[in-house]
Amino acid sequence: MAWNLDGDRPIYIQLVEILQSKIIAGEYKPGERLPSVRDFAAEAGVNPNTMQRAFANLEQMGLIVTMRTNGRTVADNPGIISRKEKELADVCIEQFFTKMKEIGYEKKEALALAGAKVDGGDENE
Amino acid sequence: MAWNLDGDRPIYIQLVEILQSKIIAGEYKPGERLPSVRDFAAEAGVNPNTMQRAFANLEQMGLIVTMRTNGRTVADNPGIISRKEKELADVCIEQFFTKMKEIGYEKKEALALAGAKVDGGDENE
DNA sequence: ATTGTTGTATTACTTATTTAATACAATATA
DNA sequence: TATATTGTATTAAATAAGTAATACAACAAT
Repeated sequence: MAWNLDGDRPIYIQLVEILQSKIIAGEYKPGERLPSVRDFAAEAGVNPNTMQRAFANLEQMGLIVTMRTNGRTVADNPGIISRKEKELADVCIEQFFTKMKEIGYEKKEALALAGAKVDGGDENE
Repeated sequence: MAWNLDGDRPIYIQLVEILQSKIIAGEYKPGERLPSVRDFAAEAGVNPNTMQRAFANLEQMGLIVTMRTNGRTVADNPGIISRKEKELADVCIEQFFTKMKEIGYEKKEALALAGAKVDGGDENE
């Protein structure tokens, strides 16, 4: 696994992003047990506490579940994953509109501008 | 002027946002001279260095121009303002697509989701 | 030339964030 | 029951970020 961590941003944030992507992408399936904090930390070359912090974030998101002394699993309800996916997207969209509004564009204009980037480029990206 | 600063985020960031909005909105016209760092700082109730930092950001964006010992003006080319506006929007849009892709949505899907938020709500916001 | 006003640089202080070391607690498992 | 493995809590150290105090430099205005 490529733990491609850069020094620009907090490690635990990067870990959250990486793990989140893997879970959403299905690399770790719903219900599947995850390696232990220590193992994962060793593999990624980070302090166990840092990995723990990342896991805590993912758990708070509802993507993974903790079984006290028996490790963690990906949330076993497939629905929760896609629900989380939508939720994250929602936040993302709201932030987009908020920022665009600050710059001076209303939602419709923001959409139009974003749309122009798709029509002009490769349509399936 | 309402310098509505909250304690949640860095002051200089908030100053940048406020000033940026005012410039883009035309409250400060292209070419118009701005109050001095010290005056602005006093008015906003912040340290001059903090205001200076905000100005430095705006200058780096190209929105304002410095005349060493003679104060600052809004960039006097009206085009540069709207160009900057578009540039900021561009960055915003790219970030949006990037984040949505991380979550698992391609551009088209991202657009569709964002669009749903407009059609469903008030169309002119 | 002198003075006042401008932006700027330097430095230090404070605060928040991030990371790490270590010890603890619970339980599966042998 | 003993042990190893799990997640967790506590604490401290290190680092980074933000703010402020102060001194400096350049030039316009008088």
